[in-house]
Amino acid sequence: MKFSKNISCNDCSIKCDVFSVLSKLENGMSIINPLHVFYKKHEYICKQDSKVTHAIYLVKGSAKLYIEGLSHRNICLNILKPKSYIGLLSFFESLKYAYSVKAIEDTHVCMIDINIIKKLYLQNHDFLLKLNGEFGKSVATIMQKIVTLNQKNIRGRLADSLLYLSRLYDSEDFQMLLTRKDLGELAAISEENAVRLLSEFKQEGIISVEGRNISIKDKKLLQKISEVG
Amino acid sequence: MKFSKNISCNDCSIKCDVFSVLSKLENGMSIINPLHVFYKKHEYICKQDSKVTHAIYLVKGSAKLYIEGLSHRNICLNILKPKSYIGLLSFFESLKYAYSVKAIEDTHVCMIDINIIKKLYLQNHDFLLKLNGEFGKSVATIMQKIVTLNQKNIRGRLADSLLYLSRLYDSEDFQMLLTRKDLGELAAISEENAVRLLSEFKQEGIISVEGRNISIKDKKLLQKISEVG
DNA sequence: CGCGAGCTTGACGTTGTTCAACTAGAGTGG
DNA sequence: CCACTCTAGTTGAACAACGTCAAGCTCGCG
Repeated sequence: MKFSKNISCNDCSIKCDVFSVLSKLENGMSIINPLHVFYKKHEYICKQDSKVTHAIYLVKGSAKLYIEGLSHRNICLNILKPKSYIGLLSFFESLKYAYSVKAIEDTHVCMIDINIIKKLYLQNHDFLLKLNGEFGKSVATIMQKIVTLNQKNIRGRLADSLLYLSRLYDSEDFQMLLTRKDLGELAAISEENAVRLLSEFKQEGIISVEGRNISIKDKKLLQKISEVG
Repeated sequence: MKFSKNISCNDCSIKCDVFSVLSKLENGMSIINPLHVFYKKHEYICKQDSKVTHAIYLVKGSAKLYIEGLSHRNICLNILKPKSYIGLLSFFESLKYAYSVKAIEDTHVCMIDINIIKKLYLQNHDFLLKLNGEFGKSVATIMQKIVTLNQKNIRGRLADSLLYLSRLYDSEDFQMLLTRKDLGELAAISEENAVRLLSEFKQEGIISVEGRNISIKDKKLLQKISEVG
């Protein structure tokens, strides 16, 4: 982990919501000094139960957002790509993170003091509504996850996860950055079953697998499996 | 279901957050006209996937908040008592309810047009922060539920639910309004297992059960079961 | 060359859902 | 007042689903 205070928002490759808000204000840029942090693969970006001090925005790389469960079993809720908020779900008035985030490749994030964010969203209602909207979506996702966890079998759960990844990478043909264990955590199944089911799906001609390259051959069928699971 | 438009906030037995906000404004009371609705036991208060049009506040009675899962299996997230928001989780910019709420006894709620709420929270930041804070707590609860569902055995899950009810009714000795089926949905286990485990816990001297009256005899042990589950 | 991380497969045992049958009490109508 | 039916609760047994353990494999790297 390395950090830098010498990247100004004007130089940043991403024009985030915060930037949009600031650019509307006179001398807006001067009131924040974003902290840019560079994480290596496998490093924690934030840790469950630790204090929320900054808003964190993912600029480059990717990360997994997961709950640290009992006896070292994790449940992965999301894979994060650039232009997404990392801190979002623990944003509003909750003091501690309800989850952990770890880099799954070398990753670059931007951190802004939470108090500045609060000032901004109280001043700027569009920003506030935007954050709240994102928040609402996350909640819907989580609700879905609860049902899936409790009521779908492991085939359905893995099918779900593969479709999720396909949506994330916006292609039927993608290289995932996840290990089999990671994939298991995403589908909330054991690593062994993740492996087994990938083979099964491959055997059945639904997907093709080569290492971490996945290609969805029969999307309809995969959706069917996800539904009936 | 019956409703009335003739209850003013000044007459209402509960002084809710909205009331506090309004009372600070000049002629505040005139800008809303709350709709009071009276539901019979078993009636829907709101239905999953239907449009969110009002903020709903529970004035009297109780209700269960649950996700309608696959093939008619529900998962109950919360039991609601007076002075709680019903619409909260779907409040911010999400158009549709991500869950259903049903009365578990005759229940009286107050409904306020969502657009008025939005105006209020943009004007009044204390109100906004309060709502966001509540929202944050709900998220933490849900995260916990996810871990529980995926990683605790049914004994641990039921123990959790009994402890939850004990906290809710603020007593080790309570009459729940839930059927065995409801209790099962709260713990996310089958009705049969809910029955079986209640008997087991009774046999083991951890609780005593008579119909819907539950008395927790050995709280320590119940907590232990919930942890190791 | 050896070591470790990631991956793969088989066998096994536990866990929890489901089905089915039965009881008890409450409400209804002949 | 008795048969009925409906709901809620209860119990047992069978089956399927999953996680876990164990063993072995491959590949990349020091």
